[in-house]
Amino acid sequence: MLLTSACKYGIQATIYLGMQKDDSFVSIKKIAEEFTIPFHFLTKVLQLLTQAGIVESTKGAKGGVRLGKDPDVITLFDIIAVIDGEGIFHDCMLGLPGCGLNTPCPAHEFWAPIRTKYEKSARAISLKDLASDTISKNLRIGK
Amino acid sequence: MLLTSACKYGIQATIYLGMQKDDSFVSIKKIAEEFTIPFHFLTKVLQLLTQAGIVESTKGAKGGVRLGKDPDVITLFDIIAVIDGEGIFHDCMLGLPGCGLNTPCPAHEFWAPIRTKYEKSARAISLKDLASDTISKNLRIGK
DNA sequence: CAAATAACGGACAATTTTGTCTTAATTACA
DNA sequence: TGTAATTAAGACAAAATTGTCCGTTATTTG
Repeated sequence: MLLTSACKYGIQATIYLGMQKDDSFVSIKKIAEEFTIPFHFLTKVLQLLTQAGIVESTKGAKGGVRLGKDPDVITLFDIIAVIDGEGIFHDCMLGLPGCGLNTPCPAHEFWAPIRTKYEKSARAISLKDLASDTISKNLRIGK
Repeated sequence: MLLTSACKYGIQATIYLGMQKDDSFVSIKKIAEEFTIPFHFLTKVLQLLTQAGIVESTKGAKGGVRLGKDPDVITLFDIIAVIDGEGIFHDCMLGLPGCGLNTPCPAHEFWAPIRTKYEKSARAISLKDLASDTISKNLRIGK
């Protein structure tokens, strides 16, 4: 599996936040219901993103979460890196430590270009891209 | 994580088998020691590959495993598909069922080309490619 | 100020993956 | 023929991931 469930949930949630018209807070419960994500689990995922500054939150009535930065400057790479770590973008396919140009594993030539394409694309696509596409093309994020 | 540990072990082991000069059987214990893979765990991974015909095995003294087909016709795709399933090559990045050209998710445009490149490359590279590279370039598979 | 709302944080349970151990079945060979 | 070697198979344990529950803290509103 490329991404953990936690990471998939995080991406869904942040795209949804990027789609909001104003900057008011959305409750996590609302997001969880929208995409049928276990509420308390989503809470923990969003806490990670909050700690990283990608998401802002306030407690209490009318509280909730919203993006902590301009959706233009939040990339898919950022979200994945916070939740799953950067490993998927850098690690050896066979898990060998130190695998690289100097001491490659047998799969290095195969995997390195794909991994690089993946990282570059993920760094190039912003939440704004994803969110505006979702609105303009009426895409579904969940369900 | 792209591949499970089971799958990484399976790839290491089959490359090693592809590197053997003759077609005699290699004991699983030998392979496990070579790459520091938990023996009984590797046993189960190789059983999967044996059931799929990618590997052949015999019990008893002088028993062990060897490739069940010409290394030319075994691809990296085959090995990954047997152990981890084909999901990684086909599934939606966000895990949405039915995501595709008709009803794409927001990440589809991003992920589909990478996934396709990954699948095509994996189908194009054989165990012979990997094994002969490992020999000629003196690459390491493990440790 | 009180009550309702909602994120935070910790404990705990379920599930999946990974790893270990034991026994059975099969084969080679002395 | 019997002993050692080796895969097969199942039970079980450990660890990681996923999911649930509950009490605390903070905020809005009446």
